[in-house]
Amino acid sequence: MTTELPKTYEPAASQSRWVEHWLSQGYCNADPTPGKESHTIMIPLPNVTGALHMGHCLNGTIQDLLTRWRRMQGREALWMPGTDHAGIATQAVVERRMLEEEKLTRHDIGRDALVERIWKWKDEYEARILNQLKQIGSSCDWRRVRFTLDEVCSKAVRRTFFKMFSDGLIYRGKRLVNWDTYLQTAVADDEVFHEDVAGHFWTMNYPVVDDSGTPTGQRISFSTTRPETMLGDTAVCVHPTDERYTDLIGKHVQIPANGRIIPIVADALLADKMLGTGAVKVTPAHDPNDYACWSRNKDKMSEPINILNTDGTINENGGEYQGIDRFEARKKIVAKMEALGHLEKVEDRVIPMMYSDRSKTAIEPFLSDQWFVKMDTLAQSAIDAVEDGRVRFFPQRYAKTYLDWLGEKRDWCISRQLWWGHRIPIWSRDLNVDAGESPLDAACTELAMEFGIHEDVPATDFLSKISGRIVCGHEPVLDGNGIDTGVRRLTIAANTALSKGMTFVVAETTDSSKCKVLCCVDADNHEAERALSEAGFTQDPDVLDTWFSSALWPHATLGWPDREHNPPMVAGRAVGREPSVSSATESKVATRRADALPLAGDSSNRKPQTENLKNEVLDFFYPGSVLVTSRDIITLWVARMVLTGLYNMGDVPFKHVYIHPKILDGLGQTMSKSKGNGVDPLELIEKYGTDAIRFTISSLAGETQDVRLPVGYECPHCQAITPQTKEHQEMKPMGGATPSIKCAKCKKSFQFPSPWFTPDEGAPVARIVSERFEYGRNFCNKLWNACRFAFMNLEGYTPGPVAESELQVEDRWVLSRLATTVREVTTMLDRYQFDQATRAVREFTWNEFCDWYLEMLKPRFRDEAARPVAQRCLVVVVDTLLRLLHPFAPFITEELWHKLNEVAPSRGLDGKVAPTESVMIAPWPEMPLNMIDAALEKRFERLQETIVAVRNVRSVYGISPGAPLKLFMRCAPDVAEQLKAVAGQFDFLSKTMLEAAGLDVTAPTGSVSFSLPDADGYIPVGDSINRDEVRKNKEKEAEKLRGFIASADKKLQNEGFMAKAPADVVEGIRATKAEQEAQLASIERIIRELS
RNA sequence: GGGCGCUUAGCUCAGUUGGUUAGAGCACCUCGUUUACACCGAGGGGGUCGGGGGUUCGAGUCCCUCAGCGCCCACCA
Repeated sequence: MTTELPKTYEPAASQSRWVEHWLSQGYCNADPTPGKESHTIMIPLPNVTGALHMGHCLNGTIQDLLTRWRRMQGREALWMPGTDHAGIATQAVVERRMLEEEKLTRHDIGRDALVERIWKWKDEYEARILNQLKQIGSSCDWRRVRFTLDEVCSKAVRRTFFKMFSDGLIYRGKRLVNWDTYLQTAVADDEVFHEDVAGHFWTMNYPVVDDSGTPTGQRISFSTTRPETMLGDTAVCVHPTDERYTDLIGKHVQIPANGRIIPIVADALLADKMLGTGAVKVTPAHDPNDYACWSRNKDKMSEPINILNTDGTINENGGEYQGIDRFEARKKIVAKMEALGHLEKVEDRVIPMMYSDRSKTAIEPFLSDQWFVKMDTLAQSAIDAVEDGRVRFFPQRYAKTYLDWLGEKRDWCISRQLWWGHRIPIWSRDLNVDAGESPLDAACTELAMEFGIHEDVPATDFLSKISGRIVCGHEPVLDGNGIDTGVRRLTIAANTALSKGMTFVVAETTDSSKCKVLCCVDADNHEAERALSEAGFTQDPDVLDTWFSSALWPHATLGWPDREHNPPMVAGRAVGREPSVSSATESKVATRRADALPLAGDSSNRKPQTENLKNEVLDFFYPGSVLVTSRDIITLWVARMVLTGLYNMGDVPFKHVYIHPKILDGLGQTMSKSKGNGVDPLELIEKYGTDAIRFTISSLAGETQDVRLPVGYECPHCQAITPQTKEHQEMKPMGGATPSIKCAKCKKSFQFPSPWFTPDEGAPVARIVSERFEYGRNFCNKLWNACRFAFMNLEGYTPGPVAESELQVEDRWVLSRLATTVREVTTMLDRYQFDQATRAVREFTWNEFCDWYLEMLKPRFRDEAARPVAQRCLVVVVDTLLRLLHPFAPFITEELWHKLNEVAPSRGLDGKVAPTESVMIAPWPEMPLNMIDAALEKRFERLQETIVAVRNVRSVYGISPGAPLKLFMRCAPDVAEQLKAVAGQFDFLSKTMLEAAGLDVTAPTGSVSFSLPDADGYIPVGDSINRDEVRKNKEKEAEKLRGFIASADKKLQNEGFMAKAPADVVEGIRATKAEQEAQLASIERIIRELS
């Protein structure tokens, strides 16, 4: 019945077998279970932009470790998986590829077709990402996979937006964005790059005019690199204390290019007396700083004037320049200014320019309408949650990042000019306003008519459903600074389902004959949407910031806002329509989603899902237990999850936030594909095995900031590893030849992956690996072989109770150590100190269980009488150890657990424990505290020290390990008794017979010796030893001891120390010193004997 | 510019509230094919804790300062 294991652990087969098994058994599933405590972790949803990297691997490993641990502790542990649509990033990769491969922009193919392409991309990468997660052993509840654009999450987004809008938390405002005129899209800050280019610096002037617009003859000079923006100038700005201009402040100038008259304002932040002429033109619609200046001086200057069309040509505000490209307009304006005599000089100058990463064209700052969330109260609620401890950060210092950022309470711009994402659920329409009428009244009248209150207006389907009336509220909508946005909120006093799901606001426009009516529609109010479009309303083309949906992740994934049904499972169920992407793609989306995820384990509805009028899943699993993430999204994501959780659920989304380190390469840079230093987790898994990766990673996950992971290229010919250097990362094809590296070992050349080139077809390519993972691989191998040894020796195992009296010293010792380790590991995991937990468990396994306990069991296995107890104890230790290690190394422990179940189907110190079918669902080890025996551990240490000392003697004197030795120990009677009790171990572990032990023992002639704190040992070695050599060694030891003693004396004679140091410290030093003195005395005696 | 953090053995990192003369893994040196493991075993060498100053009876650990590195945010008219 004994199973002989292979000599080496082979991870690949084991991994795929157990992934399948766990899924088919439904072990990863979590369902509301009354009476059980929940443990919930929401995955930091990976972007569907690309495959996972080492950072995700670290992140996932820790979450799985926690989930498996808590599950074993008896919690109903849910790890919620899913992915993020990642608006900008995903649309950008798809658009970029389209541009490169087909020379098409999104405008060429249209919204629906683009979205369709992105869905394809998403399907591909989502599948890949979920597979990667499974490969690292993630025990997510795969039935519950969510995607931020799926039906459940979309509904949460819609409801939240509607709630916020109706509560007056969402308002429309202006913001400058980076505009790509080629792709006609706003691009994110990290999608622009800066480059210095040769350009010009023009100095020009504007004539000062009096109140009637007549030139006074004065002129004010300024310099600019973008003369065309003068079409949108709304002021000239000087420093308030600049004496050259103080008398001009408040006066006006005329822009010669278009005749417009603008004020001269003073602003200390914008104007710099030391730069240029000290005066600057102000173009708030096309420059961030000018925009800031306007927002500080709104009373002194007009609204920003946008002069650009989305394609970069001048718009109607540019007068005669309308329709001309901005660069062409620049030339014409310079020419005109020169002709009019307002150009003073032109200098050549290097200009810092911003370019779009995607189209490589110049970026224009572009003022656009955006939606914002007011942050004041929301941010405050999230601040309170951390300050009063409802949410705790580990390590604690990260709370500062969170609090500082929230403290600014900057309003959150949530609209994005993209097509991939949750479309903003706002419909709008212009209304005419009669002269003399207020826009508000106009809107009310108009809407009242359209809502069918007047019989003479034909009622549409939509309108006929409204039975109530419009109440004209005068509620101004304020922005985050409390400033009136010029928008009025209307409330409809109606109780129909339809009207409940709609909120109207009326916005004034610059055109006094018009106003804009906006309507926000709640989730699922499809009739309202239809009715609105029939009534001539159009939906806002923009989509929401990705973070808006990911902010809802903790409760959206659990089905909020539906409180009457559990959220739908993915597996085996066709998910309904997915709203708010794009109407044309919706039906396709629904079907594709269902077959995109034929997840394994769908037969695994272990616990039947009850249907009643409660969302039990949400009730049971919210709030979550811990969020595991990296520090760079504390503000973008963590803070926002807390505030939306509080806003929607009235409770925080998680109690703990564990911030883990970042993974860097050997040079201290963050890893990324674009740097060529990234490592693919799957390649590493293939090379070292999942458990090795996980074990190494968790050993690195402490409270330190960053973890360096030096990487190297694995030679495709001989597998030798060449460490990666900066030069390798920067190597580019020179003169057409693809770069290659010559292997130092086999001298052959190989190519390697790089962001700068593609390796030649068919050429041998190195993979990027990291030797650091040998740590985990070696550990797994050690564990494997320890268990292999155990199984080999469990032949004839019989379960049965082990009496206290039957336990040998080493049994009690190993149980004591194991109990201590279990306690330590549990404590460390509680504190999220994964590195310490990993070290503790490794140290026990390798340095105690393998190095000592297994060795000491060997003779007992040869002794028929001693064998059964030894076997039973060994089984207890292996059983416990596998459970303890399982969260760290799930696959190998599962493999070994099943073998152990074959060999020892019944176990425990009472012999009656029936193991669980899988270690994954076995209980987390708990060992009785009274198993920990400090005194015993201390005695055992003496045995270890003695054996080490004997080995040392062999090594130092060159005595072969096989040569039998005799050992004489001079020590107190009680110590002697203990030594005699383990005499067999001396024989076995160091081929040494304990000849005598006691106070009367003296050094035999021709012996070498060693000193322990409470004993001296002598080993006769005849005349073969070099007495001088030995004496020199002993002198060295004595010197060291004298140093210790001298330092102790110094302390004990120090009055300050004696007066102020605590008693136990003083006592400790005294005791140690006494031991050292005794040891020194015996060494000195030995030295005398040698002389 | 603001904030956070890092600098300990050749390399990658530990080092709890300051308390005996600082630890681990890898690498290195010596020895070893003992029937679990050479992805191994036994033994060994190697750091005074980035520099300087301070507090203290006592500092890798606290404070100040200088230098280098990393990250986040803001800014770069």
